[in-house]
Amino acid sequence: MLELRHLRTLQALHETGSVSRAAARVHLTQSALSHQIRVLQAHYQSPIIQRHGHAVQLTEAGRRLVQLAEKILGEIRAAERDLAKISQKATGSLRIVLECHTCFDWLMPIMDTFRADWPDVELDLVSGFHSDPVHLLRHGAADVVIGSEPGLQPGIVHFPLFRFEILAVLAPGHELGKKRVLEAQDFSRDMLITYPVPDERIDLIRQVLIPANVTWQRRTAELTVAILQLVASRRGIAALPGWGITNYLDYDYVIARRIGRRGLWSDLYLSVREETATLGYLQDFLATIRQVCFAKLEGVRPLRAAKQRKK
Amino acid sequence: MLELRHLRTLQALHETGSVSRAAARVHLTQSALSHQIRVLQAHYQSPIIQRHGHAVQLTEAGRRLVQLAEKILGEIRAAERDLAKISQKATGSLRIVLECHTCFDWLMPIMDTFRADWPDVELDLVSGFHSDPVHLLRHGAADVVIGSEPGLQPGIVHFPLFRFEILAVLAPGHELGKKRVLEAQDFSRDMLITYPVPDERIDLIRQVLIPANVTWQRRTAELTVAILQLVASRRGIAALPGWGITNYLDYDYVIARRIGRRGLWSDLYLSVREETATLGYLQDFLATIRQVCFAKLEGVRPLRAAKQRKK
DNA sequence: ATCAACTATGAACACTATTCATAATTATGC
DNA sequence: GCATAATTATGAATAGTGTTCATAGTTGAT
Repeated sequence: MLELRHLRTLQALHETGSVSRAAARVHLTQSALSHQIRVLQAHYQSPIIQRHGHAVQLTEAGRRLVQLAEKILGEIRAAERDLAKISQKATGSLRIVLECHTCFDWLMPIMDTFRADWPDVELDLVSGFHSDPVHLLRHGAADVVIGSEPGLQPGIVHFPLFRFEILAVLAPGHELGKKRVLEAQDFSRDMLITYPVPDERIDLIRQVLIPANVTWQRRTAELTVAILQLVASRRGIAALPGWGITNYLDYDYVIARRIGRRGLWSDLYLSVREETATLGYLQDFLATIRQVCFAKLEGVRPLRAAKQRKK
Repeated sequence: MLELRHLRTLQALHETGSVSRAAARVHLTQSALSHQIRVLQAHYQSPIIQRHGHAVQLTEAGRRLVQLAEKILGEIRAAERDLAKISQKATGSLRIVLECHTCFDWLMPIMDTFRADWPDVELDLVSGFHSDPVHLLRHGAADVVIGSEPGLQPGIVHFPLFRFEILAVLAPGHELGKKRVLEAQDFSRDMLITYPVPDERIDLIRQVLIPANVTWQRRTAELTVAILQLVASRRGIAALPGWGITNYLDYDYVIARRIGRRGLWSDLYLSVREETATLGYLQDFLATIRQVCFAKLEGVRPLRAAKQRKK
């Protein structure tokens, strides 16, 4: 009666706090989840979620089921990891190229757990800037690229990771902070502080400033903390992923504003060579990223929602 | 891809060592399990069972999955117990009447775990012999009857527990031990040692001796160990459930023989009043009995094999 | 060697979770 | 406040697939 899909649904529901977002995460329609919840409540003769308007909150029964889900889904992952090790060799290498600097933040802890789970897989970061990272895949200089907007490349497989919002970051008290939403023109006055990468790799410039024909001034910094320091000390403004700055927002070190009416969103993909795609440890790496990022990162949304069909 | 049904199947497969017996236990056909196994092996690209003739043995991958099953199915049981406590009150009483004396052996440890799981349910054994135990249910003097062969009783619900074989028990070196299978006539010579209950409640007498028109001599003892002591000291022979004497067989304290070509089998049911049937703790009690007995008792088989439909 | 019991496999079926279409409810902007 | 957008609930239809059925192939016992 209770099935694994119910547990996955409950977990997603708990993490997203919304039926439709949860539905997107488990690659089903909102309707499907609604039915699932109804069936569960009928079966256990006890409400599982409680509505406060649109927001859902879990009841005691719901929380118990989520707790069960965490445990069980984790154990299944672990078992399937072991099975993968049994059916294929558990050695190899995963040299990762990061297009997105901020991604260091969430990737580091994931690399730690991965190393513990796959001691015989060499995990490395390919450092430095690369204009065409997929090239590195082709030539065997790297095994994984984490980045955005992949074109269709023969022999290369792209796995969607997630979609996240890029927010404008300002010093507290900055006069732009009076606006709820910043527009392209708002970026013409202040110095724009970015990572040291070409213009076209900066979403704000490519997707907002250039289309609006706005000019900008730019200076760079290597690390996220350095950028934030400059912003906080009023040397300029920045545009960073929402999940990268939540900590600083909580302490009012900086403030954040949406960029454009609908916000500026960016998609993250993981790309590998076809041969790499089926490896057990790669699949596990992928699953770990998704799980951890959806669970821990603020404002992260699933990509390729309900359209995709599982093979 | 992996579903709970697969784990239940694997567990049953592990406990029974046979596809068809496992199928009966999970209330599916042998064909269904065969398909399930095939799908699993294809999915994990690794054999899960290994055949030695008809006997199945689990591979490394299979054992890992069984280990997963034990953990997960246990956790689900625990969670559902908690949910039952949330949706309905967890207090009440379970006064049990045992028709079958030997059942003490497996019931005692189950009662212990049950008491830990449901501290507010009063669990008791109704002692003494009762000619019509269902009467006790009706009059509220008992809540549960564990026994055999229930007639259709209005207001009373019968849950099948399991089927087990009753074996003839002899002293080592007894001349009947030369035969592989004992027939009705073989019981006319020796003293028959039984529990102190009427003739018609002794399966051997009712189902074998009377139909064959064989006469017998009988003496009684209260406890299983007492009966076995008498048998071992050559005061007579007995007929007891296979699982009740495995320990003694292992130490060659007594020997056992099949009764009749097909063996003498007995069915065990749990009966309650209709109102009791839906209570959370009763369902849990039932589930615990099935789980423990199938896992721990030798030669126990499921009842009402593939015919029944789940609601 | 024959028979009984068990297992594997393809095709047909039956079940039911999911989607689709839509109404109802809630939030947000002007 | 009203209109619009977003979210959720619900019944009916669909589609996907797990189960059974029928049967052939194995294994083991007498």
